[in-house]
Parts: sequence; C-alpha cells; structure tokens
Amino acid sequence: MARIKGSVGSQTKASILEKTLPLFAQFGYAAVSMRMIADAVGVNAGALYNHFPSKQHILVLLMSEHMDGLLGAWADVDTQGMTPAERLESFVRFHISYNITRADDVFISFMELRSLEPEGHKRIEQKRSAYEDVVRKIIREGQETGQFNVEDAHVAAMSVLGSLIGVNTWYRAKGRLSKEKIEDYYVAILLRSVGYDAEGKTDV
Amino acid sequence: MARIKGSVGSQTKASILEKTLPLFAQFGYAAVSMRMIADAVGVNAGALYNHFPSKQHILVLLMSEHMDGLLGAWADVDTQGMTPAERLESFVRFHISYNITRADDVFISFMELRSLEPEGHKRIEQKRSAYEDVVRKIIREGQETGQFNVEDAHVAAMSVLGSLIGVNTWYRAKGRLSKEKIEDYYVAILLRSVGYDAEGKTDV
DNA sequence: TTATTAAAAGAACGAACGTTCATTTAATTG
DNA sequence: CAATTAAATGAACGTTCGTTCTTTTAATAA
Repeated sequence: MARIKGSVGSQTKASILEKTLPLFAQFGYAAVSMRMIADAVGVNAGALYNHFPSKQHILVLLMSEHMDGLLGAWADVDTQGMTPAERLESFVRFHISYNITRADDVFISFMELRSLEPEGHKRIEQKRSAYEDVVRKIIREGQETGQFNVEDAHVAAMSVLGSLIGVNTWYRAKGRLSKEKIEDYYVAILLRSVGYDAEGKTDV
Repeated sequence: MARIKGSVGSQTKASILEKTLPLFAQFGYAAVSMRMIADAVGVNAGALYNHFPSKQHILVLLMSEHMDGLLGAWADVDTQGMTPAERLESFVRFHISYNITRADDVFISFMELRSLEPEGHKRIEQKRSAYEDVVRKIIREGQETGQFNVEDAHVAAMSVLGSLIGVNTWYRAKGRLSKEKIEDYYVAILLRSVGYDAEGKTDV
C-alpha cells in the first residue's frame, strides 16, 4: 500500500503531536519508540519522518509549544493597575487553571528537560526562566510597596512556584475538591506565605 | 580474564549502586544501559548479574533505600513535647538538610516512579505516602490547637511539600545563599503559609 | 591441599531501536 | 489531462538493548 485516501499532512502532524504527548508523559521520552508513536497514530513508523526529521524534534516541538502557550496565555491576562497582592492572586488562579487541564504537557516540560539536546535545552530553559521571572517580579513589587513581607524575593518566588507545580501531581478532576476551592485555598496559602496580611482580615 | 584479584562481592554491589545513581539521575532509567553502568563500575556488563537479577532491581533498591533512609532519619528526630509550629520548623529544617545533600536520590525517587513495575511501584508509593502523612499530621495538630489557621490541612500539606521539594531543583552548594539561610527563609515562609502568626512578631 | 564457591570476562542471544530507502498511490499543480 | 508533489507502506540498515552462557581465576571451606 501507499498514500492513504483522505490523508492530509497537517492533520497527521497534529495527530503525531497529540498521540505522542501522553506516551512521553506516561513512559518517558527514552522509553517511547517511534513504532509506539506510529501505532498510536495509526501509521507506519517510516511515515513519521514525512513530518518530523527525528524523535528529538517531536519532543522539542511539544515542549516549546507548551511553554509558548503558557507564556502567551499569561500575557493575555490583564493585571494593569493591580496591587502586587491582586496580581499574585491572578497569577495563582491563572497557573492552576491553565496547568490543571494540561497535566501531560506540564509533566514532560518538567521531566524531559534532560532528554533535550543542547540547543533545544537552552531554548526551553529560557522560556521557563521567563515564567519564573513573572513571580519574582510580582514579589519584588510587593516588597517595594511594603504590601508583602518577605526575607528574600527569589526564595519566596521559588517557594510559590514549587507549591503551585506540586498541584499537578495530586489534583484529580473527580477528587474531593473543585478547581475553584483549590484556587481559593492556594491564593490564601500563598498570599500568607509572602507575608501579605489581607488588611487584618486574616488571623485566628 | 576472569575473577579479578581483590574483588569482593559486597564491594562491587555497593559500587554498582553508587555509580548507577548519578547515571539514572542524569539520563533517566530508560536511557541508561547496563553497559553504561558496567563501564562506570569498571566491570563487564555480564558481571552485573552476579549482584542484581535485573536492571529493574537496581532501580527498586536505590529508591527503597532512599525512602527508608529518609523516613528513618526523620524518625530519629525528636519532636516530643513540641508545639505544631516547632514541629513544622523541625520538619522543614530536616527536609532541606537531608535532601539537599542527596539530590540524585531525591530526583530519581520523584522522576522514576513511572519506571517501576507494579510491585515496586506500590512499595515506593507507600513510603512516599508515609512521608506526606508526617506533614499532614503536623498541620492537623496545628489546626486543632488553633496555632495554625488553614482552610484545608491536606491542601496546606501538599503546598508545603511542593515548596520544599522545589528547593532541590534550584539549590546550588556554591550559590548566593547558605543552607542555613535557606532553611531560615523556608521556615518563615512555610509557617506563614499555614497561618501561624509567630505571636505577633511578624507583620510589617 | 584439595574441592567448592564467588566474581569476573567476553562472546553470544534474539529483540528492539531510530532511521533510511525504494516503491506505491492519492492529491495538487500547470 | 499530464506532471509533480505529498503521504503513505514495508523492508531493510547497522546499532544497541537486557540478558544468558561458558569459561577462567581468585577466594574460601573442608
């Protein structure tokens, strides 16, 4: 056999990305073979090379599209005129909402950095760093205005991000808590963690 | 050639574990071959099977020894008679101290869960869950005594753990901050995050 | 001191790997 | 409608994989 009736290149390429994502997330980049991907797509392994020059390119595209999507979506959130506390609340809600529905993307973007060859690694690392900068900047602003009370902005930012990234490891759509409740709880926890007092409304 | 002068089984086994750990951490379980391990140990690949029945057994032993060490070391910390806040401070300092010097163990115990076959996976997962219970329990106690002010003990515990686990991803021994400073900062951040007021000593 | 066991080497196993290539056929272009 | 290009198959490439096996030699036990 040969070219299949109705096959369109752009669709197959999209299908490759879509089917590869959960495989990489579940088994890891190194443990997923091109034949596994081809089976999932419903195509012969050789056909993958009509759309990607190598397995590595699939990984790089998956990761960079995810990071671009993440950064782009945050850029679309309007936080103009907000106080640092309001801005941090926006960020927390954004991060949870965006990432909770993209567990596989988040997982591989975190786990498979080491599977990237140097060029790809550098590109993705820059995007990750840009995302970290968002939080660092918010916390520094809060430090400057005195709305936050924090010993070290960098450490506080890493703590906030670690806490948020962890959500993806335990969140289950059908779990005890709704997405909204989780957001509310994390907003409270993380605002407290940076020493925000909520105008005296907190405390016992 | 054959058996090497001075070779002792127990030493070789220990060497296999020691040399495999950084390889798994750097490249991932699936991407590390028995030949890579053998080279690192300075032995032929076939000789590995005098000490481990399979590659999988090396991973399971590495992970279970790490988790046992972690749980055992925490069990040795005396927190009797402490308040929940003091206990949480002890835990934060313990976690950072213990894990910061074992980056590779921590990394693979977190990353390679998916590489474990069912039996091993279950065993390790139980140990991880026991560790999470430590934090949940401390926070519940603080909730009950009113020393902490937290919406949901489980969420707060996962937030604390996520934040702590994150330290390992950015800590560098020669970085800007000493281990002691980092501990101090995290104690402050995480106690605030669970709504501990530090008897009014906090705030701007 | 002899017999046994432990620990290594090194060749070999079949299977699977990422990738390439010739070929076939559908879709598109001129 | 003819020529070209795109998208697929399936066989094949050399390499590497985890593991097994036979053989050799050192350490240990009888």
